[in-house]
Amino acid sequence: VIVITVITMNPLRDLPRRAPSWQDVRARLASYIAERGLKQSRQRDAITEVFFATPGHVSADELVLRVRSVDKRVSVATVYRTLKLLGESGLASSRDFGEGQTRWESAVGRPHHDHLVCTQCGKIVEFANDEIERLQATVARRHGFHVESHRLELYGRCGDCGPARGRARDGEGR
Amino acid sequence: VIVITVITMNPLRDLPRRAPSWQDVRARLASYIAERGLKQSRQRDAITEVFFATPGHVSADELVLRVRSVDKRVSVATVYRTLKLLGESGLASSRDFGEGQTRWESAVGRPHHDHLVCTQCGKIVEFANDEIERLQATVARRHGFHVESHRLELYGRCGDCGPARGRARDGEGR
DNA sequence: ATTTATGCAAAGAATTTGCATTGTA
DNA sequence: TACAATGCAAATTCTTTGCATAAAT
Repeated sequence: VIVITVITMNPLRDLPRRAPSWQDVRARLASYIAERGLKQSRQRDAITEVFFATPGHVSADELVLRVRSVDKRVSVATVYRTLKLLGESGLASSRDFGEGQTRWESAVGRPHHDHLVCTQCGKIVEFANDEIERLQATVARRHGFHVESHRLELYGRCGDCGPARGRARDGEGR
Repeated sequence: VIVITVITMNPLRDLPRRAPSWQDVRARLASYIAERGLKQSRQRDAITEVFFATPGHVSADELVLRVRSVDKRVSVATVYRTLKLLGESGLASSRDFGEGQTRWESAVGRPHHDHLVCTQCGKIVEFANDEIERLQATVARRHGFHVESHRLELYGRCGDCGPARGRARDGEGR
């Protein structure tokens, strides 16, 4: 599946378009590492640099390929370990679009947002909608919950792929 | 993790409370099977009966245990195959709450709904909110998408578990 | 030096599948 | 009797881990 991330204008609230600053990322990761007595390494640097240079939503698998095109000497395990580290440091966040693998994206300079996923071509469009967020909080409160996080994904056909030919499949609830 | 499903009153729209009719389920499955030239079997019947007698959200694993308490001679593979069949027939639907395994619930007499998941005790509360649904459709349309399905899960602490002691973890975006 | 990071291969966990055999219509 | 369903174990897929070794502070 080809996954393309498109950040589009959102009439309700534009997602910031400024690219994550590599300087900023590097500094934040360095301090995170220093604070915990961890160590830097060639692999960590390479993986991090490639990750933040990659737009959209990458899987560990894809990241391994990309990193190796730059530095052959990086193992799969280290990529997994580094992604985990980036997640813990708050620099990256993971998503599961139900493909059976986890996808990662930069969390630097990127406030919360949700996703529209094209079931035909795999395109992923990000969006943010304060009104939906507000309603979610209201619903949760009504049930005595205090929401810590949520996940919202809309699956359907994007403009380019047009309407489904057959009827929408059912069964798999979503 | 103990998962308890609680169907609560929803001020915006009550979820129907009528239990799925076993007669109805049996008939619908039978016709689905007949239409496709498939065959019934002791295992299929047992799994289906136990599944629809189980409230809430079961994993394949849990279902295997339950079915085996009634009939030892049911394999894991058959449970997986039967759940898949129930999904295809529209009688059951699957959900992934990010636990690394798929959970299934009856889709008979149960219109679309979303879930609130307690990150502490695992309790799952269902809810439906037309306004959120409407906004989702609006957002999608705005991006040229035609929504076929969606998934919305709110994660947080339920009333019984109270607020988190530490600070909410970050990194793992949701 | 001390402690963390890495590579590799083995281990896991959930789910699927090939195939000989059993069961159903 | 034909063809679908089952059991079982092997295979898959994604991810994690144990451990000896390399590297960083």
